[in-house]
Amino acid sequence: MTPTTQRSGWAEQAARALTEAGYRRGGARRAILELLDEQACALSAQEIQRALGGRRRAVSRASIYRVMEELEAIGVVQRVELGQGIVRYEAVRRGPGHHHHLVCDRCGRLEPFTDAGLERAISRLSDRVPLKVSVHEIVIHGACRVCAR
Amino acid sequence: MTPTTQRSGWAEQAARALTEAGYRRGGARRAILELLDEQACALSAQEIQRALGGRRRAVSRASIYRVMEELEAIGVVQRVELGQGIVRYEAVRRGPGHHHHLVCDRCGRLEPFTDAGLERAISRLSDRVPLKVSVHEIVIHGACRVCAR
DNA sequence: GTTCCTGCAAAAGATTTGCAGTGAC
DNA sequence: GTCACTGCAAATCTTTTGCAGGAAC
Repeated sequence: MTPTTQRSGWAEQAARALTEAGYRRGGARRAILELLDEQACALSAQEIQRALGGRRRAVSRASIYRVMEELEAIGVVQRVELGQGIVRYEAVRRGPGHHHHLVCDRCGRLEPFTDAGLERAISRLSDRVPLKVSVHEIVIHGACRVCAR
Repeated sequence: MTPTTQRSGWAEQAARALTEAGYRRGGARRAILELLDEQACALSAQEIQRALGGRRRAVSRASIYRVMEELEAIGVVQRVELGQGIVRYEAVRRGPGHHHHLVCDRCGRLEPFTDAGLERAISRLSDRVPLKVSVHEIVIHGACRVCAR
């Protein structure tokens, strides 16, 4: 039900993809890739900045947005918007690690989930849709156990 | 595949829900409800303002945001975020009219779709999730026929 | 050495809030 | 007549952009 943190070779794959796309390997990019690789769920730009400032090389907000844009363009990162008007980012993974989101609309709590039935339905649907599909995003809104009381 | 515009009693239901929740029936609220009832798909605050200014009573941006917040709180409107960092709003409908979204990430084109298999999977999942579910949102990203060429 | 990458500060948007006038009941 | 609703303008917050110095190749 709940996916675990992945420390696969995602960061390495992503770095390779960047190189192939003609990008250089700056410090900000490396720090961001490493951070994202450790996350089990999506982070906002603000959260990324805080996390980087605390634990390793600080990175400016502008660079975060620029790098995320590049990473999204080459398809290794996905933007997700979960209802608070804030954009979040997460590593695109296939198989394990791939997940969707439960959001508590009262307290803002965020939780990842996976569901094989849903993925099958999406996969079937993707073939019949007038779109060359890249990624999909499923968000379930509600009240979490604490807030529903 | 593509849902049609609904001109059900949604606006009336929503107006009743507002009254029950203790709200009065101002001009801005009425205009917004009528507009939303006619839409087949989600609108941004900006689009709502333009549409209202052209065809009927003009409504200020601030009022649009305030009204949408109320409508969302009583559960008749849903915020949807489709990847351009812009919040959109649409009427919550059950059965016909209920739909999800295809987004072309290149040109921004937005198209609604429905899928029974997906709804069944979501419905089964909703019972097993640690959340009192209110609404769900599915977004499929990709390149539309025109852009994919 | 050249070209790309970053940070800083300013700009551009979207959304929210304070306040005063208007309208619903 | 009272209290809620609305518009306007200002404030806040997120994201983008311009520019100059520093880093990768």
